[in-house]
Amino acid sequence: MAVAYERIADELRTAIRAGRLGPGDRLPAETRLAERFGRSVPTVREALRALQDEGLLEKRHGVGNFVRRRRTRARRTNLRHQWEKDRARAPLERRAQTGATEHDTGLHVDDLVFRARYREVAAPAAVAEVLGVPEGTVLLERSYRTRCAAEHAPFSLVTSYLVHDVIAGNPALLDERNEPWPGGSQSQLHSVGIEVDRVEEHVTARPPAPEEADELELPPGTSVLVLRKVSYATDGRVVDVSDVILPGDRTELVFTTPLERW
Amino acid sequence: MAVAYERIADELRTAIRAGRLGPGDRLPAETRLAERFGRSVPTVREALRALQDEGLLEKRHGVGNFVRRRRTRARRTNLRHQWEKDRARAPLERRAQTGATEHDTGLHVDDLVFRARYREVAAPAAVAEVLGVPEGTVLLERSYRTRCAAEHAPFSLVTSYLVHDVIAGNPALLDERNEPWPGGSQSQLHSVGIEVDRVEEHVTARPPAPEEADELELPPGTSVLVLRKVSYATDGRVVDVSDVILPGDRTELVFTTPLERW
DNA sequence: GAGTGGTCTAGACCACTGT
DNA sequence: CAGTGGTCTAGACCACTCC
Repeated sequence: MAVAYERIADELRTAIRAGRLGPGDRLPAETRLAERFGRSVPTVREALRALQDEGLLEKRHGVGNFVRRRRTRARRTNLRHQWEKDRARAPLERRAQTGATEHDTGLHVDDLVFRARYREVAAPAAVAEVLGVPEGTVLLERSYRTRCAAEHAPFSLVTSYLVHDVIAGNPALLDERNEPWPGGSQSQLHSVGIEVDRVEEHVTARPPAPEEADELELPPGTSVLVLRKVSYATDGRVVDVSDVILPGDRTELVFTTPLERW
Repeated sequence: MAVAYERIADELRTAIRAGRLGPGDRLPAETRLAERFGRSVPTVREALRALQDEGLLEKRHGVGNFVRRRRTRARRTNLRHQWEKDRARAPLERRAQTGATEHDTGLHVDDLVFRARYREVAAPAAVAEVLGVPEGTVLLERSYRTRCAAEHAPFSLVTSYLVHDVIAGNPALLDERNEPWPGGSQSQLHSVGIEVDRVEEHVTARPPAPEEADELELPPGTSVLVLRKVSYATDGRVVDVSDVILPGDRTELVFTTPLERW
C-alpha cells in the first residue's frame, strides 16, 4: 500500500465496485487524476493499466478511460454433441438447415458467415499422441472461423485434426469447398462409417497471444478459454482432435452431467 | 510496428517461441537490453511487461527476468459427480476415506488441508434467481479452501449456496465444524432426503481480481477459470449453487459427454 | 482546433536477492 | 556489497477523436 499507483488503483477499484463509477462511465482525464492524487501522469497511467489488466477499465484513445461494460455472452453447451449426432443421419435437407453453432447461438444460417481452410500436415508429437498414431502420420488439418454476418470478429478459432487415411474413403471430405458440410463433423465421419461414441472436452484458460487477441478482437484485460475436444469412435479409437480458442469474456461453456437414479 | 516497445517485445517473443530462449532462461539485465536496443530502460520495461501479461515471462525482483515454465496441472473431471453420488449412501467409514478432490488429484486425505467457513446470508438477486427463491431468502453460504499440505496456495476458492430452510431438517448441516462432511455435498443433501439428478456447470474465464491472485498465489499473466456449478434435485428444484475460482494455468477441466448408440 | 490518451526520455532513488 | 528489478518524476511530442 506504500506504493502510489496501487493506492490510486485501489481507490478507483473501490469506486467501481461500489457503483460510484458505473459501467460505461468516463473517468476524469489522466492529467486531472494526476493533479487530484498529487502524482505524475505516468504514475496515474500505471494505476489505470492495472485496472485495465483486471478487465475493469477500457481505454479509448483520444476519448478517455471508461468503466468496462460486460459483453453479451454466447453459450456453448455439451448437449450440442448429442444434438449433432441425432442429425448426422437425417435427410440432407434437414441437415443443411442448421448446424451446432446455430443450435448454440440461436441464430439462423443466413446470419452466419463460415470459412474453412484445409491443409495436409505431418502429425506433431502432441496431437499424434492423443490420436494414437505415430508422429509424422499424415493428418488433415481443418481451420474454421464462424462469425455473425453483422459482426467482424469470429466466435472462435477452431483447428481440427483428422487422420488422413481414416477419412480418405470419401474424397469429398478432403476438399474444403464442401464446407460447411451439412450436419457437421459427425455427419462427415458417418460418411466413412464412423459412429462417435463419446466426446471429451478439456478446458483451460490463459491470456490471449497477440494474434488471438487480434483475430478475436479481444480488448486488453480479457482471457481466452482453451478447449480441446476429443471424439472417440464406438471402437474406442480417437477419430478427431479439435482445438478451440474462445473469448473468455463473451463465452459461457455449459456442461450438463446427468446422474443415475437411485 | 512503428512502436519501439512492440519491436522489442516481438523480437523477444520470437526468440522464446523459436526456443532460442528456453523455459527458465534468464534474460539480460534491463539496462543491458536498453543498450542493445538503443532505447531507454522504461521502454524496455514496457516490452517486458507485455510479455509478462501474455504469460511468457516471469519477473523476479532483484534477480532477473526469466522465461516462464509451464506449471503442473490439476484435473477436475465431471465424472466426479457420479462418483460422489455413488458414495453418498455408502457406509460412513467408506465415505470418510476419500472425497471428490482426492478422486481428482489422486492425493490422500492426509495430504490435504481443508477449511470451511459457514455464514447465513440474505440471497442476493443473482443467486436467488438461479435457486428459484425470492431475493433476500435466508441462505447458507459455505466457503471452502482445500490445499496440499505441502503447498501454501489452495487449489480453488469455492463458495456454495444452499437454501437454509431446505436443509434445516438436519441441524448438523448448519455447523461448519462438521466439515469436511464424509461423502461430500451429495451425502449432506441425502441426509435431508434430497437426491441430485443432474449437475450443470457453467464455465467462463477472466483475469483474476487482486484478492484472487493473492489467495491463489497467481503470478501476473495468468487467468482464472470461473465455474458455476448448479445441482438439480430429482424434482427439478435447484438445491445448490456453487461458484468456483480455479487457477487457469494449473487447472484442466475435463468433461465427458457420452452419446446414445445408433 | 481542443482535448484526450500513447509513447518516450534521462535520470533518480528504493527494495530485493544472492554472495 | 554489487547487481537486479521497482517506482517515480517532469516534461516532451505524437496520434487519435470529436466538434
